[in-house]
Amino acid sequence: MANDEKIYQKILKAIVEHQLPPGARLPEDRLSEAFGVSRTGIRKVLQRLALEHFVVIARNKGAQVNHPSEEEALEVLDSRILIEPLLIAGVQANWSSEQSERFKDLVEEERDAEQAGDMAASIQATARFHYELAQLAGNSVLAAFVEQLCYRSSLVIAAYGTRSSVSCDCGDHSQLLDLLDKQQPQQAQAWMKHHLQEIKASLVLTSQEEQHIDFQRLFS
Amino acid sequence: MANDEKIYQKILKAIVEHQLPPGARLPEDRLSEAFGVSRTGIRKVLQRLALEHFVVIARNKGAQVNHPSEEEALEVLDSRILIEPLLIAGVQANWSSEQSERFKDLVEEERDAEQAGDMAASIQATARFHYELAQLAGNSVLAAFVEQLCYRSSLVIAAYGTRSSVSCDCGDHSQLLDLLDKQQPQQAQAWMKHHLQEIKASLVLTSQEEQHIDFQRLFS
DNA sequence: ACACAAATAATTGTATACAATATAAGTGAT
DNA sequence: ATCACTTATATTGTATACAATTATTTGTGT
Repeated sequence: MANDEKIYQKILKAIVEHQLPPGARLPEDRLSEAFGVSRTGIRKVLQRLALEHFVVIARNKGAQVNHPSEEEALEVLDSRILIEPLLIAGVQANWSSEQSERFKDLVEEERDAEQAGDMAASIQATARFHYELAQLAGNSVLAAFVEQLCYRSSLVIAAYGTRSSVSCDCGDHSQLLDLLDKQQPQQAQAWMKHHLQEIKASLVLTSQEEQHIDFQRLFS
Repeated sequence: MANDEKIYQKILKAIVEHQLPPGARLPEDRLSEAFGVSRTGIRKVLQRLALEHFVVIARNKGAQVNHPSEEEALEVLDSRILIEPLLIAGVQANWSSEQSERFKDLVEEERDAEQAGDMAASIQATARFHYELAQLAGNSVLAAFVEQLCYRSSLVIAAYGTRSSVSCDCGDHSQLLDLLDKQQPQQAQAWMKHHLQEIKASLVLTSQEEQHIDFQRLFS
């Protein structure tokens, strides 16, 4: 893999896994010395992350991890609610016992990570489940979009999520696998929609950080 | 607008309007002297265009306008067929007489461009119709994706399109406006799906350029 | 101690220089 | 004339230097 790509992956990973929280600054020279390359390579990576909405770059002020607005947060989840259930039909068409095994392994990974309390691994595994499922639908253009939406969701959860957002207690991904095994695409589709709506509902959109705090009222 | 952004827009416009055909090389030197900036700024723009699949960059070989594979071509259209009809519900909800007027103007532009034989303007107007409609649905994340898909469609048509692809003779966009005016979202949705399927069907996917020519067979 | 102004430091924007790589041209042998 | 091989040219990859801008600190006066 190209060097740029590795740096990109590492920074993205740090953002998605909530190591770099929304709002964190990303100065070019710190990153360049951390990765042992010149600012040129870092800038390239930051530009890309900005296009994909993981960081925001303000002119002459540099990059920081994006803190999605409430509007953006809802739109990302709504997009997934619209698209991912639609892909289930294609997934069911390509479903096989090998796929079933593959995804059971992924669910296992999720469980292990959650039990070990490894939130980073848990986030990664959960996102992977969704976008690898999307890939199965057979349209790589849509799958790439869903992959981005999954990662953006991780950022949204970093900003507005609760514990139940990351490891949603609305039930397990294995329920979906059961429905696919039983060849019930309608119910699988409904499950996916419900699942994503639960995640959306778990967001707390009245973030204290963003809204202005009126100390006058607070201490009067 | 930032200078980078202007350069980006100009190159993208040239690609989308078929001034720069698929496969055309984009050497950094030529572009930098053409736009009067250093290669640094050009590289930034090319990287972005590559991420958005309008150009492909091969290491140490530089950038050229993407020549979408048949697979990519179909997937782009299929994505639109899946998503754009779904957005009609939201469009109908936000539909008003002002919107109706606005889009009638756009259709007028399309007609003028086509009558004048100005293919570039025709392509732009047609794409604008689709993605401004998508914006009306109220989800800017999805709208941005649809916008990209519209532009990618222009590139697909440059590679595989016929005359009927660009100014599709399957009827006018004004038919859709009528259905929205009459508050018939179901039929509007069906119309949109059919419309996009017609465009997909107009593609000619057996391009002589791509497929390997067997001279042995040809001249034996 | 506070507000305001000036100077300094830190950071990004852009251009350029040099190295690495790929393409093209040239040379000579068969 | 064609092929292999070498040399030259063109193009991209990466680092660095300097300019422009912003942020922070320092100093001064009230």
